[in-house]
Amino acid sequence: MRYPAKETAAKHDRIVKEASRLFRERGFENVTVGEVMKAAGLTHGAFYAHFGSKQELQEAAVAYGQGVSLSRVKRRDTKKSKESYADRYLSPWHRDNPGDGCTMAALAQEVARSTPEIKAALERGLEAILSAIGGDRKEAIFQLAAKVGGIVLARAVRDARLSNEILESVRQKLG
Amino acid sequence: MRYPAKETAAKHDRIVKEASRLFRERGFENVTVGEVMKAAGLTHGAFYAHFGSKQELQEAAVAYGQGVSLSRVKRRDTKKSKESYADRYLSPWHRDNPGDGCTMAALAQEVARSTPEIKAALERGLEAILSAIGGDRKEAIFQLAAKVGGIVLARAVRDARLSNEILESVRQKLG
DNA sequence: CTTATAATATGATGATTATCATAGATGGAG
DNA sequence: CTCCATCTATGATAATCATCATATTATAAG
Repeated sequence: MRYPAKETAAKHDRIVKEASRLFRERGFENVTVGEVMKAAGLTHGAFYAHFGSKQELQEAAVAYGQGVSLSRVKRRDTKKSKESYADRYLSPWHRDNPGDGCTMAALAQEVARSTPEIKAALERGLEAILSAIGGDRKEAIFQLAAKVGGIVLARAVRDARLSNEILESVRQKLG
Repeated sequence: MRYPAKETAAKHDRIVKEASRLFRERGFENVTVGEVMKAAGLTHGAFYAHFGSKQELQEAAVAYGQGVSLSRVKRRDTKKSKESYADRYLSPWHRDNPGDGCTMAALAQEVARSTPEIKAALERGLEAILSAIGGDRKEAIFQLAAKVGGIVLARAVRDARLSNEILESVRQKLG
């Protein structure tokens, strides 16, 4: 490496971070390489000095997003708030801010149609999250599925009242 | 109407049906108008005699898909098989055949980023399905969320063993 | 300082695709 | 049988975008 003024690595991270946010907000297909680079403060041409393709970026973005989720799961008990982790996950705030939310809840369906590498990135994060949750593994999987399904459905309906009802129902039955 | 030799309406339905299947298999963005028309046995130019835009087609396709799901829910008890509805929903077959499966499990995340009309189409279907299920509404919502989340996650991971484990866990905890 | 090399910017390229324009075909109405 | 509104097919159009080519810049190493 000839250039790495430490800035380079930071730029790489910024690209991944912005990509992760934009992808969660609008999906892989609706975000262009140029937009990601602009969000990272660079021009589109510089992209290929960092990644071989948009797919590689998607992979890195999913891995990054899953890492964020993992750290949130790990922190779930230290939080002082009386709100449980499930309450926060199934909150209107999470529903309305996918860009700062769970990667699986935002991108799992697109990941399902993506390359094995991208699915593997999601999977590694999922396994790590399940480990962090601990306890009965089947129960952890079940609760995660219910939470993801709850947010996904709450985001996909038009009526705010119904959307809230979905969040509340899942919260209540899980709690 | 000058033309409607009954064939026209049938063609319209075929377009919607094929679009619904293709969208569920590959997502809105990864299916072209031309592909849908070819699947319906027509050329791309004829499309705009049937729909004003691709978005209108998406709306019709979601509505159609939700209708199919509704009829399956209604039929869930008449089925002779010892397999429960949840078992069928959370089966490897459903996971591996999104084109013939639940529209919400295949497209909800894309719908979430779509127009209010498309979200409304999904919502109407969801309400109808909840009515058809009957019983405690909150419980019905919860179980649906868990099922949708289960399929979505099972489709988004790379490892077949983990994918099966997800299906099985949700099935077991729901049953 | 100088130089080799990694990063960046600017500007193609080429493919894809929704949508439109035009013209031809079809069959119900009279 | 004839007519014309409706469908359909073929062929633009125009925009969007991932990726590449080239030239320029910055810095780590000597």
